[in-house]
Amino acid sequence: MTDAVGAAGAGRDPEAVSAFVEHFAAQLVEAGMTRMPSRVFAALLASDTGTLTSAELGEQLRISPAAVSGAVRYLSQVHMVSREREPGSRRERYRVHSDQWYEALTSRNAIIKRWEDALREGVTSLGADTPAGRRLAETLDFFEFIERDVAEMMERWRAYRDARHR
Amino acid sequence: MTDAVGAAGAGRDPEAVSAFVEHFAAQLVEAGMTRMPSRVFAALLASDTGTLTSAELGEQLRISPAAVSGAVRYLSQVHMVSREREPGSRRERYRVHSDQWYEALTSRNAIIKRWEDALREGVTSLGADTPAGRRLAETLDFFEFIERDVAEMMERWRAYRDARHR
DNA sequence: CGGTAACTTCACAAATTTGTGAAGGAAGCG
DNA sequence: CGCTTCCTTCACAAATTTGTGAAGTTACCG
Repeated sequence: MTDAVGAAGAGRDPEAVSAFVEHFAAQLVEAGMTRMPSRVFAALLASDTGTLTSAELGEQLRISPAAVSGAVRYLSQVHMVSREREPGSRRERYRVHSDQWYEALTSRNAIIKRWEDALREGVTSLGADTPAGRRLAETLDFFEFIERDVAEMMERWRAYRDARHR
Repeated sequence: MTDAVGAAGAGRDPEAVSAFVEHFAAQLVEAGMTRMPSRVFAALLASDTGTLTSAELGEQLRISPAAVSGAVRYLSQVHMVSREREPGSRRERYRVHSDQWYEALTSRNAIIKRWEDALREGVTSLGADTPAGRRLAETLDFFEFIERDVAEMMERWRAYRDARHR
């Protein structure tokens, strides 16, 4: 009955794990993330320890080591996953740290910062007193507001979670 | 001195407009939006009235009517732009309504809703009492929290803007 | 009620992106 | 100190995505 998968997400029902992984990954893809990073991330999220090695990921997702490498490089660039060297082995472990991944969502505001820069530039070059300039300025306002507020929101979340956890 | 461009974003310095449009569009692209919708959106944002016709967009951005059509279809699907039929003409007007576009950002929570569904499913199928299940449950918590809070944030924004505008 | 202006849809060509196989390092282990 | 194991990087083939020209549709206008 039990199959030979030994590694990765086994021990639990590998089919159920895979179903979740693929379904959740699909949602991430639809939100604009590329496929391999999405799948790798979902697999980590669904793992028991929150960590998997490159080999385990490759086996579970049926992808080449190169694909794992590429996906992980992307994920760690955007801080959704961190890499750990497992001492006494040349295996590398990839971990999804829940907190880290929330912050990553937030850190989309690196992007927002650049939007703001572009908008500021537009306000200046089109003229702050033109209709278009005013529209850009209001949009800029909105982003500046959002930015401040998101930081506060994250604090509220931590407070909420801590209260809940106790 | 004045050039012949007559339409679209002329009247103002067309070069400055174009510079902003392309620069801002590039930022949107980098955030994951496809190129044509990004450019069309930026052009509308930088227009004086906040509206442009299909022909004006095509001329200003140097793209075919088909490309305009495709971009606009996408933008109105995600509610970043609305279409208006200009009475007494077969011209169609596309408008960026500032408020609407803020809401669109927010309405990314249609996406979040689906993430939540996938997570809920995962919690159930992996077992709420397993380590992985617990991780998924916490992530789900986070999104549910965010969702509530974003709504409030938008209200705060409106209040802030109104206070500021007066 | 025909003509024509404006947008849309369709099928395809071009460009970009994705994932693979193979070769190339690090790093533990004997 | 060389061997082996595991991961990464590189160049390329496949697949997907993008934007275009051309034909089609709708609706104003005379």
